[in-house]
Amino acid sequence: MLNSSEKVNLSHIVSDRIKEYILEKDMREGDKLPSEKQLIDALGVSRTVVREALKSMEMLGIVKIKTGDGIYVGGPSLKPILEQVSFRWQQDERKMTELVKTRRILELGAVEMAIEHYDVACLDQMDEWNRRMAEKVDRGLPPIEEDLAFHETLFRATGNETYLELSGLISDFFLKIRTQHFDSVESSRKSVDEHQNVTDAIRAKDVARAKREMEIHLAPLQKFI
Amino acid sequence: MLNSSEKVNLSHIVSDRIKEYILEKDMREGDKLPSEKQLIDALGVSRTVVREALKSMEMLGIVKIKTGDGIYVGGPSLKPILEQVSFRWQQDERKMTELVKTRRILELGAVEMAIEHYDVACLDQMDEWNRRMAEKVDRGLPPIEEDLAFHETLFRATGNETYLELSGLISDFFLKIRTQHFDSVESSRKSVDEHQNVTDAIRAKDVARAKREMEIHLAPLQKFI
DNA sequence: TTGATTAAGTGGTCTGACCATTAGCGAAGC
DNA sequence: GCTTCGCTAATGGTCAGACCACTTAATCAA
Repeated sequence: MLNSSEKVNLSHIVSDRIKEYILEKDMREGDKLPSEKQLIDALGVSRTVVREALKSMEMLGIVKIKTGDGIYVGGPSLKPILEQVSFRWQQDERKMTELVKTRRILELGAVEMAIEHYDVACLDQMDEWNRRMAEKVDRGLPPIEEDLAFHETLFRATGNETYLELSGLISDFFLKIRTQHFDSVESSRKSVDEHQNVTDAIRAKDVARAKREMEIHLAPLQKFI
Repeated sequence: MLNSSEKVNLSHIVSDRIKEYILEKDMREGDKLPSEKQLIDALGVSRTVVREALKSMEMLGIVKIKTGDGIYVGGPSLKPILEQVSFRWQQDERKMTELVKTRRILELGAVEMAIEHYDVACLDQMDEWNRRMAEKVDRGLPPIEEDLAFHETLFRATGNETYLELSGLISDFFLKIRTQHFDSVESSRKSVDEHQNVTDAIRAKDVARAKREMEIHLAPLQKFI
């Protein structure tokens, strides 16, 4: 029945068995799985097979392997998948337009969700990053890391881990553009002010205004390409 | 501290090297990669390491291993990965909530971009899928594939390949949920009508109305969890 | 009590062997 | 000439055992 048609690797079978095990035991992130040795004995296969299955699951983020310690259940994460998506984006300048538009949607969505979730700590941190950004601008330096951190914190302010992962991936691609964007002190100062406007609007829980401010902030990026 | 060597195992390094190789050679789906033996000699590591790297990449769909034949570059489809990873998301309430909210943002953004891009062919195709959906509902069947296709076509209508990939990823996850959502004929019919309203609004280039209709369409999903 | 040492357990890597499957090719048959 | 069969070499699949590196915790010494 099951064993007749599908020609499957033992690794796949073992991988499925381990996944079933996680579900059956209702294990959560950080819970410890049986050791390699125990899995070998329990499943009756060679170490090779067990290891290949575990390595695969590790790449997918399903489990986390700690040398000399053991095997633990991983958290629910989009990261492994997203890494595969971006795997083919390498140095593809043509995709920039698409990425800019995608980022716009995500940033505007983040503003909306941030107001809904309203995490004061994150908002304070956004202010902090913006303060450091202004500081760096005053010293005539390009505030790349601070700008990145500001936006990442905004995504974190949504309280949505999945959204954070998704958006973070897109944002990272704009590192190169940022370098050129912050070439002049004026545009850098403008960015700082725009950030302030966005956070103010979020604090006021004014969705429409916050989105408008974010649109203004992102407008130069649209033209850039 | 950033560069403080992340202790990486050889499998990961080898995996990255192979990915680089694929990018450098600009290999496409179906192209043949060097055999295990060749990779072992070229990279100077043991067969164990190479195999673990390849097995992982196979699970991720990056490569396709054919016994007795060789190793081939895999396709860009993310579905196999999603199936591997998402098995635990369904029982993670928080993750579900995050996914639903993320999807809402993406669908609303898609509506906006679709109006901006305005691809008549795609709009016609959306109508076609909706027609088939209505047909299936009349026969008392759950129109899962048609619903999925409708939304995928909407994402395609944005003319944004990147957006299509990201959104499709999130959307696909709701397949199983759809099964339960279409349990009653009434809710299915309602979905068909809502689809129609969305496409009508897009055709009229009425962004506000189109978003409103999409909100209505997605509302039941929010409550579902 | 505290600190260093040690031992046991665990994952990381390597080696060599053998089995199973496949593609390619040449020989046999039509 | 063409097809078909069967062989062979190449390749991936699985196994066993060994040794190394790292972590943890028990042990011992100050």
